[in-house]
Amino acid sequence: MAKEVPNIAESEWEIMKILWENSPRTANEVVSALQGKADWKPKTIRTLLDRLMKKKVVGVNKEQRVYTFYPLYAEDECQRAEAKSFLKRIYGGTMKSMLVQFIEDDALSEKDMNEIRQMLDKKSK
Amino acid sequence: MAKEVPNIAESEWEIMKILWENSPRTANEVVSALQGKADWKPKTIRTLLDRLMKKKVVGVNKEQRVYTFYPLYAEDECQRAEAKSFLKRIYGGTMKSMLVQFIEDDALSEKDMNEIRQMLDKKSK
DNA sequence: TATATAAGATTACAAGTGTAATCAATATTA
DNA sequence: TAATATTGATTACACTTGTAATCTTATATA
Repeated sequence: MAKEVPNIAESEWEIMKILWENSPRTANEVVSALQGKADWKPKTIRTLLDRLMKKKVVGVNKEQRVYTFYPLYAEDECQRAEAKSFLKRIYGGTMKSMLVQFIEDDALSEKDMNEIRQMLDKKSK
Repeated sequence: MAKEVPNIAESEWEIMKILWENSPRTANEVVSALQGKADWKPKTIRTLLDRLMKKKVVGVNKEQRVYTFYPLYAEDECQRAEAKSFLKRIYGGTMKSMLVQFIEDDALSEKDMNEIRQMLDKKSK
């Protein structure tokens, strides 16, 4: 099932987020959904959809005259793939060293920390 | 002090890691240090150093005939910048949602979890 | 001193990305 | 039906990145 996730460029991610939120969607619906989130011309958005199709990250339904698009990978699958390569590149491959830095930097609120503790406890118990 | 960190491409990160490990270093020393870590021709490594200089991420000392190179930003500074943009792009900007995923996926060992708990406790207390 | 070598400077070149515009076909409207 | 508008297809173009090779200049060596 989980074929290697192709690379998704930064601007392409914006499109994917919209499709994960809800799909299938027409190009126009994607354009509308991006109002206020990104400042792209409709043609640009169309190009991004085309590239995602070519990469097989997005599927297309051509039954109707106006095509509809949908993701071919789950969001968490893509997130995991990105996270893995990110951690490898930047933090020697381990979540822990990233987290250490965040904790030391006080980048987590007291509330976050409590929630994390609870999740950890639930897991470990 | 902390000017906006310029973008550092993936292969450039390999070079930076070497320089953070120890610097200043000559190009040849960087080449040696990369033995077994990356499979690049010396010319390629030189190009990467040049680009990093142009981006002002790496400084150069030209006193001697053979230049020496050194980082202009601290590693943790660059890590934080990357982490921030990564989390924004992929996880809606919060460390917590990334961590939630990792915990749910059992991507942390029992030992990791314990260490994290201890760090959290030390912080919160 | 002539020559080989090493270092730095310049150039190369394709793929991917950001950001569209133009062209073509089809449907809608006057 | 002719003109217009919409959608999809094709093309554009500069910048970044990966991955070097070539050119130039200054040492080291014969």
